[in-house]
Amino acid sequence: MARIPVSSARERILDAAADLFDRYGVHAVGMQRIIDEAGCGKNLLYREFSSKDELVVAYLRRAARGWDITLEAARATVATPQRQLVELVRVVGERVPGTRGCPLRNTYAEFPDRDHPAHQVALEHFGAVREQLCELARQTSAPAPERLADRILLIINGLYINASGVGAEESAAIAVQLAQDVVRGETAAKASRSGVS
Amino acid sequence: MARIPVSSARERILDAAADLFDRYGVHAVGMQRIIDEAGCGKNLLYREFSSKDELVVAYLRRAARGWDITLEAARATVATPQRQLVELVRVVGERVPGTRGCPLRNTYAEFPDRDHPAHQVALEHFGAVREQLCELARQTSAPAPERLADRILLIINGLYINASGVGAEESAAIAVQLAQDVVRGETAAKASRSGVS
DNA sequence: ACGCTAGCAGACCGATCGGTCCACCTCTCA
DNA sequence: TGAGAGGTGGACCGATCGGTCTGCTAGCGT
Repeated sequence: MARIPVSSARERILDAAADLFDRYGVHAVGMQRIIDEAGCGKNLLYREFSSKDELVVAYLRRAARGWDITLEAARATVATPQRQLVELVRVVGERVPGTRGCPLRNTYAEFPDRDHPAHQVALEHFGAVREQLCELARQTSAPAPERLADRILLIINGLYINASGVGAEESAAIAVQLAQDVVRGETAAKASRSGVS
Repeated sequence: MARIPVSSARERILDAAADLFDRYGVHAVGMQRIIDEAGCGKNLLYREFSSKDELVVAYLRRAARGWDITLEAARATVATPQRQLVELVRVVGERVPGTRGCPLRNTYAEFPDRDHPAHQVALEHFGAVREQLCELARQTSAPAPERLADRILLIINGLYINASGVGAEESAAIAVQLAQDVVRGETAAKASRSGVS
């Protein structure tokens, strides 16, 4: 068998694990299955990741990094912060069909224990996303940027759940439309009846 | 030990299981723990529920029934279908703090296998909810009732995820506000720029 | 050409899983 | 009061879990 550079081993294992976790869930996938899929020995896997928990954390961190990249791409693709918020929803809706939704949110649901590292990584990510959305919203003319950010977050979260069932494409379209309306409504000069706070 | 009427045994076990499933997730809870919590023998449990899967399904069906009751209550509490849609969001937001979110949605995330009965029950419920919301939306003056229903569903789903982390109360307020705005916007005479369909 | 090392394969471990079965106890009713 | 139904507690089963350890093979550098 061809000698593969050591540095790639970690990524190869992580690829296999991510694919299986995404498809079947973390609990449902045993380490042996990951090993089989990655085509490596147990030794190598446990040298790179000292436990399953550590592997799961690495999986989640990579997913979180993926989100950050998505955000950066949205910022680069579209000019105004208003459109960037909508673009984020659009990209999520574009990617979610055919998947089980968001790895972080799914794994979070699988590990309710507050002390579990996977739970903590997910929570940390959710906080970061909210902060990113707030930052974007503050760059708009919205009088209540945090409310705008929370509304977009609500839409994104809803989209992730909605799309994991049937009708992913329709859900995506609905979410993007709603995001457009929300951004337009929130950045309109007049304060909405719902109040500024 | 006092003889407890047999008919209540099933409910007692289901109560214990639901409490544990809600708090720790289905995978994380073993049958022995449910038995300990319910204070019954293994025999009785396996007579009422022939397998863990069956117990999980019963747990989900009861949660789905709970939703139906909530819907009925919202219909009884508030007069117009517009306010009923908002009321639904309000009640969900009111109940979700301190919980891990929606049992059906969480368990759905835990059982991605399409063939698993728990997965099917959850999917069935999601479809029913969407249909209920559509029916409510059709009773409003909204020119695109299905879009209204999908938007409310998006908000409810987003709320369930949002609130399972930190800041449940704030998320609830955000969701209710957004639901109000959405209902108002969708039932306004003029068609939104987003188009009717 | 040969030793060294990295990595695959798999035996093995204790713990725990869902599920079955049996012994004993307790309450009911004749 | 004694037989029997119903239920608890726990031993027990095979399978599988995460994780460790030991060969053995294949490729490299000298």
